[in-house]
Amino acid sequence: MDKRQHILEVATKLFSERGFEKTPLSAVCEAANVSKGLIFHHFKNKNNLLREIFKSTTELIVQINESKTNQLSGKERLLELIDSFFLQLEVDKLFFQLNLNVILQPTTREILNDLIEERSSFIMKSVRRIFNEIDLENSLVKSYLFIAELDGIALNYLGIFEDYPLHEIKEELIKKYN
Amino acid sequence: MDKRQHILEVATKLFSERGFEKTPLSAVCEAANVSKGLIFHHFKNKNNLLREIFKSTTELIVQINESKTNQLSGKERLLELIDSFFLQLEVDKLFFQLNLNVILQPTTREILNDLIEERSSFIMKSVRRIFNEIDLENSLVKSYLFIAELDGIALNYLGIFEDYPLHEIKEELIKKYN
Amino acid sequence: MDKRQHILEVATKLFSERGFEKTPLSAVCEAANVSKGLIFHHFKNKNNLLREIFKSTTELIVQINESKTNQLSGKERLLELIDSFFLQLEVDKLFFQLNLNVILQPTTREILNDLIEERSSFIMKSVRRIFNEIDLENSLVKSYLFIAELDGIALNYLGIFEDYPLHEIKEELIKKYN
Amino acid sequence: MDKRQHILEVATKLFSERGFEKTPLSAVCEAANVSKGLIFHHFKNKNNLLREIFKSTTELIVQINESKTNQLSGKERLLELIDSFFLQLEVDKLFFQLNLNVILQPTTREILNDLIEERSSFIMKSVRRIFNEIDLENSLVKSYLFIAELDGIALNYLGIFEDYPLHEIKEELIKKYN
DNA sequence: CATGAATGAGCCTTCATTCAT
DNA sequence: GATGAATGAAGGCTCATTCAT
Repeated sequence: MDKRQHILEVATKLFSERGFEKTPLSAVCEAANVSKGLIFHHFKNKNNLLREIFKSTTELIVQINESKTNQLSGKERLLELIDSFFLQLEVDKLFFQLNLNVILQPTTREILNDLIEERSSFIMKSVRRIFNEIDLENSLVKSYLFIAELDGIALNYLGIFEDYPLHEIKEELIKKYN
Repeated sequence: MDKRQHILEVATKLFSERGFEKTPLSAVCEAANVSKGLIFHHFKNKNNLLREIFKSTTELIVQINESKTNQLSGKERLLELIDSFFLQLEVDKLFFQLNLNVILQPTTREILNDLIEERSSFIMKSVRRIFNEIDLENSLVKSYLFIAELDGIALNYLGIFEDYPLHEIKEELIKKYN
Repeated sequence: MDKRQHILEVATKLFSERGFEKTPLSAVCEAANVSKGLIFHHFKNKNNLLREIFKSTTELIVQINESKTNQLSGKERLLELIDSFFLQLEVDKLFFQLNLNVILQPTTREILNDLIEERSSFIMKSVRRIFNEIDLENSLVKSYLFIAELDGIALNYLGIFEDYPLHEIKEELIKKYN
Repeated sequence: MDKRQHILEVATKLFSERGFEKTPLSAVCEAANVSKGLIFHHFKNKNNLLREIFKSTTELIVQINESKTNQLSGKERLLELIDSFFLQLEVDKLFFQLNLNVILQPTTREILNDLIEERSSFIMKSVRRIFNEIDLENSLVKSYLFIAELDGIALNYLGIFEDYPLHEIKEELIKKYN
């Protein structure tokens, strides 16, 4: 088994649950059953481990977007995007937790600055391409607003409201964009 | 001058800028020009200082909402709300920074659990009252979606996109809800 | 009500329960419902408060010993002493707890040095007087041994053995010295 | 050289001299010439360091008792026990100092609760075995009383009387139990 | 690749004490 | 007599990081 990969996975889980700053490397060691030295051997330092994690989640996002068959129309792809977003949000809450977390935290934000920019410009481009097809007028602002809606939903679902009516909201969103 | 209040203000500023976890009390002391002991004298511990800060920002939110003249129609009040939201977002970025931050961070989230719940239920009630007046059908979900939009905009503006076209987005939003 | 006296009593209780070093003055203040300033006003500092407590318990010991009617014979007075020792031990465990505690703790020992010496020489004199009457040969060593027995019993009863058979031990002691 | 062991020894010495609560870990570090971190690496925290010390002194006690050749009669073993007790008391005053200290101090007592119980039940068993051989009647109470005498002597010698006539008392004790 | 002993900087917190009122 | 704001020194503990093996 690839220990490097194993560390990566365990660290992702722990960082998501407890937050990056509040997860000591010692906790990662214990959970992954490896020595402290090995983490530094593979990742150089804690910040870099976080960067590696962030990179691999970006890759995931890219893959999902690229795999989409481009046979579909713009509206169809938009609906598919909404669908996979809500699916992912339910299946892997912690994934979003971590990502929102590190972006808002000034310290981690700094560590990941370039990677965040890279990822968000990719996402923007993807969404924009869809909106360009659907509705030429004002596609930029509408793309921004669409992304804001999704992010806001994730934020509210994860951090603010209990008993968030996720499904009703999804339905409403689909109605709106159809 | 009231030193307790002074500490509160200085701490709010620093926590917003650097994040709660990454702001040592020693930094607050230095900035506020008080001894460490005094903070504990007034606030018992660091967590409690955060709670006190969160409480006072909630109070601010409540005051803003209550002060609104209720002479206006639902739609007028909604537009006013949007307006004051964008105004606040520009004027006091750090205010939002801190609030999103502590909510997403698992550790601080726990510290503030009850206060967050209290505040968000207040906000929900306020928004809901407006939407009930405008459009009876599905007002709950629409309220959720509206809050998500605003939170998402703040999130994207603060943490994700550089050169965020805040004004265009505001215009688009106003168009949409008018 | 005499607040000075009240502080003295509350402090005695708390020091006994938690130990002198581990009882912050703030705890005394809270329990006695007085301000910090008042304690320093009356006792100058924490060490001195301890000295005042120790003095007053010495006075108690002296009083008990002096009050004994001197009409009795040596052996009778010895038995009476044993009796009142065991009585006191059961009634006021904390009294012994505190006294043994401060004597063994190097720091507190230093604070009370002169007072401890004073008290123990008084006790020695009292016991010696009794043993002199009973048995002239080797009364000094026997006095020491007798005191050691009592102190050892207190020590074992308080700090070491659970279910200490205090009454059987008392009987055995009486048998021995009769 | 084993640094863990070295820390243990240095800490034992310092805790004995100054008391556990009044010996900062920084003092141990300085005396042992190690970093603070190392203590926590090996012992997890200060309380646990104390436990480790207490455990190792218990082991010492056990070893001394077990090594005694069981060829001897009860009375011979009792005299030998007295002898080694007084020897130890003179040679290693601090050993007793620390042990009595931690038992009487409520805070440390709590930390060591289970270990104290374990040790004292071992001692009781050892003494009892001897007294059972010598004198069948009332061996339990007599064992308790014997232990009390020794503990009381240690207490008085260490903490109360200056110029304690240790040798005469030893002689008297031997006379008594012979 | 892998371990874990060792470091040191920094953090939160406690607490006796002072002093103005 | 009485209060409590304010201080500052000190302590226990955490944790990223280094390095010899």
